[in-house]
Amino acid sequence: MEYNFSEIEQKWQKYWAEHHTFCVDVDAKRPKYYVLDMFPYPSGAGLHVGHPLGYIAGDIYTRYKRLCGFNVLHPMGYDAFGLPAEQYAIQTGQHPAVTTRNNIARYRAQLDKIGFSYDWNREVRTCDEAYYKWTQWAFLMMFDSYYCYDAQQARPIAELTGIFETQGTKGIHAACTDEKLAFTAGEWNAKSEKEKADMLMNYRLAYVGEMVVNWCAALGTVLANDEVKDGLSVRGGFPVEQKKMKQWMLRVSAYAGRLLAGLDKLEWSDSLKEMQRNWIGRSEGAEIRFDIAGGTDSITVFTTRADTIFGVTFMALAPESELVEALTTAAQKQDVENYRQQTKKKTERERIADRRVTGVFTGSYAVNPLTNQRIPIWISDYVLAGYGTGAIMAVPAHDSRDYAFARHFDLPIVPLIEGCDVSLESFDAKEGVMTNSGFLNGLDVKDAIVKIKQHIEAHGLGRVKVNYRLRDAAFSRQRYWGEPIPIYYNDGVAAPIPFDRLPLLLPDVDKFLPTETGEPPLGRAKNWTYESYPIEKSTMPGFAGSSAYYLRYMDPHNSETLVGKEANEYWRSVDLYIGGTEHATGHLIYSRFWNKFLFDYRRVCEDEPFRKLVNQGMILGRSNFVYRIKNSSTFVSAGLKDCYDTQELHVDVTLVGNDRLDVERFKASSPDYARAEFILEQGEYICGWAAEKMSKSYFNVVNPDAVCEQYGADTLRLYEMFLGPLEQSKPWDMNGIDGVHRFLRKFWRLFHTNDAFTVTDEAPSKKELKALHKLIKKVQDDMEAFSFNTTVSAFMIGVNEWSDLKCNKRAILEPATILLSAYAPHIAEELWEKLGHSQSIACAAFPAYDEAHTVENTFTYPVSFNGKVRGKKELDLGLAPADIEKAVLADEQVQKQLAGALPKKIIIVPGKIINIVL
RNA sequence: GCUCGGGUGAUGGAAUAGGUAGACAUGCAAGACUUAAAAUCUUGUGGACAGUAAUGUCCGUACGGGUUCAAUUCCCGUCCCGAGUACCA
Repeated sequence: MEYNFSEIEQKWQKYWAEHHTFCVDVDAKRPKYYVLDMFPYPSGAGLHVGHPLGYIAGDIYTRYKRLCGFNVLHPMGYDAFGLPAEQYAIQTGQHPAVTTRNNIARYRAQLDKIGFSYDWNREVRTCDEAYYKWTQWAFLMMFDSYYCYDAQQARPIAELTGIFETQGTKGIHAACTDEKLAFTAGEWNAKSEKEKADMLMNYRLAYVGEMVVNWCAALGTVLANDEVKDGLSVRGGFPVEQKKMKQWMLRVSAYAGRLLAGLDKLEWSDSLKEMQRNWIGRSEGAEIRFDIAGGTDSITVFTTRADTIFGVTFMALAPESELVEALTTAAQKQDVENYRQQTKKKTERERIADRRVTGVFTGSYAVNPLTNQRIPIWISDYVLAGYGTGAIMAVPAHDSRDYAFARHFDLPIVPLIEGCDVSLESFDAKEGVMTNSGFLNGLDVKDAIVKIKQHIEAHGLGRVKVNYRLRDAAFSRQRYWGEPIPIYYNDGVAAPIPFDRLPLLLPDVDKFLPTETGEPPLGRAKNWTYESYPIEKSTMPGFAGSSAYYLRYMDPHNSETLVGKEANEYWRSVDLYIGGTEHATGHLIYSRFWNKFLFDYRRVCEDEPFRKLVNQGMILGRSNFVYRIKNSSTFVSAGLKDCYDTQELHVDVTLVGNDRLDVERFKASSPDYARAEFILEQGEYICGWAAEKMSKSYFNVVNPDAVCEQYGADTLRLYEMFLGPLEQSKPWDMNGIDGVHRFLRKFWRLFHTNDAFTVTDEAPSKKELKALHKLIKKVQDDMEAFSFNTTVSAFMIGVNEWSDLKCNKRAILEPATILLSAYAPHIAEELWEKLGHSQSIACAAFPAYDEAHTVENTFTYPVSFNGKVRGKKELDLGLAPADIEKAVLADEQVQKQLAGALPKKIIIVPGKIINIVL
């Protein structure tokens, strides 16, 4: 009986589906475990072998946990709203809903072939109305909330209006767009409804704000910071410019402190946590007010180096700063206006590329609050409007950017640290002893920072402040294929569509393009109104739908709420989340924010959504090359290519096996190659190779379906794990897959003699048991450490051993099959059935590890001299060190090495080594 | 620039509370079975030197130092590769 993987795999995939083997329910009697894969965006290209890497690891861990007695939630779904489907729709006219449905069907077929143990009853699609109802619901909750810094949580906005009516803004510590906003109860009560609504927008967690945002003209939409990289849109790579626009925003920045603090409790990789920390970007400093010379205005700056205030030689404002107009003198007006126009025109990419120092003097002066010195106020685009206060105090001696500016415009540079040399560059380090600094002189920098902060607060010159780099997220997209924003406008005032009218369905449109008047595509919808009021025309961004999907999986069919209390309190949060690092500053920030918001209202019972997170590395394509002699149709094998003047060409990897080119198929693959000739090495054409991103244009895409067909899903699963550590990026290389496949066949053969299934009930030998228990321990330890690749090696060692011993004993093979079932479930199910079990192996229990079968009473000690091993000595493990020493010194070999000399010292580490120091 | 990872045979990679470096697999070479192929199995495989041989000696985990009886592992410095971030005051 041969190992017929395709028959076996089809049989068991069908069985699992028919028996709902992996469907789970709340079960208070069993401990729960929640394993989640980052759900895919169903693109038109389908899955390649890189995609399932993390899914396979997650599935193995799921199956392992299940064997250990856990009730494991392991769902899958689709992040189905998004740009590519819409771009495709624009080109072809086909509705994105249709393409998305087709793509999902293809993904599902591909996933099913790999034998994942998902509970498909819980599938979610973000574009389903029953799902996006809850995305809209959460948005409206945010619209109806503000963030209270005293309570450190979101609160209903009604609470805030109540306070305004009795005490105005006095005593309120709330996250607000405009921090200077202040009014009395009287002023509030005198406002019109519209004015009140405008005022509240400054506090809402989902709000409309006029902000400098990333505008991508080519995509016709605004993008969030994480959707832009190097000044280009992540999707499509189009240029992005900074533009002040009215947009829906989420006040993510209000949660910056909690998002940062929460990281400490999470079991995430250090690098990922570090990425989030950098992105949140906490910095401690002070806000200091500088009065304008001869005026009533003032400039507030943020600085982390308040200690350098005696060295301020100029001020700089962002060109977009609102203060600029008031501070520009008549004489400078033209220059300033030109400069502002000039910076406005630059795209983000140009701004990054152009590092020249630019700026212009406003004509005004500020007064240094400590020295009363007059200092000129400049504007420059190296000051960012969006960070801090959009204004800085410049200390050229101790900040490299200020230094460059001062040098360029010939402004004074005053050093403040004893003995520092600022003739060529600034001294940025926070160390040394202060000088030229009034009452700070003689203090160490660290102490000076503390002292000056006290001084500033005591004299009312400003305040101590913590600043975050994390910005609010732009939440509207001028696109079609997304969740409609459930807001209507009554005389220009934004109002929520009532909860009981959700979901607000995505309407049909005749075209997926902006309207002639430049409105978003929803402007084309007929009757896009609520009770005859116009509805918001932009839709939500991609991250909206993915921010709470892990909660919906807990209770996917609940029509009353996002997730029911019972389900949420049982499943709580994701215990293991597996996905790529590319979501570090996007999805993983937004869903933590979203979850914390829901937690504030006790809609969920956990503050953090993902307890442990593992990043799988990217699988790169392994491209193959052929070398054509220039201006000919002769191809040279890789080893000889340097002897000729050749041109390197990508060759389709499906025509290559083990880097050997199938010459005949190569010739048949294209008319261009039909008459190709070859210069071979030892009768073969060897191809060159390189690791590159998997892409159609490199002919290096490997489809998992093809691998399943040739080797089977079990081999694919094992091989993807065997390739290397999960977290590491690595090229997909088929060269080693035969070894893994061979292992499975070897395992199969353990159960068969002469083509017949023969397993005996004979008692196992000591050796056989030892191999088994070593394997049990190894699998257990590796699973907890997420070391999947070494587990596969351990299986191979075990099977090799039993194979050598011709072991076909039930007492060994049955537990071994259970161990393997997490990795290669199909073959395990088949053998399990043959062993006489009627239930799926998924219901079996993880074999118990018994140390008694692996311990030895003797140990072979390596004997080393000065650390260099020169021999071995087998000794009783129970021996006392003194006896070991005696036995070692009596050894003939050791005597020979010593040659009569006396050892200085003998070091004995029980169970490890004996070292003799000469 | 800053932050975080990482450099081990021909290749993917094992081994770190410091203790026989190179597990496992691929590739390669030789052999067995076979009319032949596939499949399967066995053996060898870091480098240098010595020896007919069994074997032995030395070197070897990017490079240079250090700590230690003992370093791939810990510390300091240098180089290289990867990821993230970038006028964040």
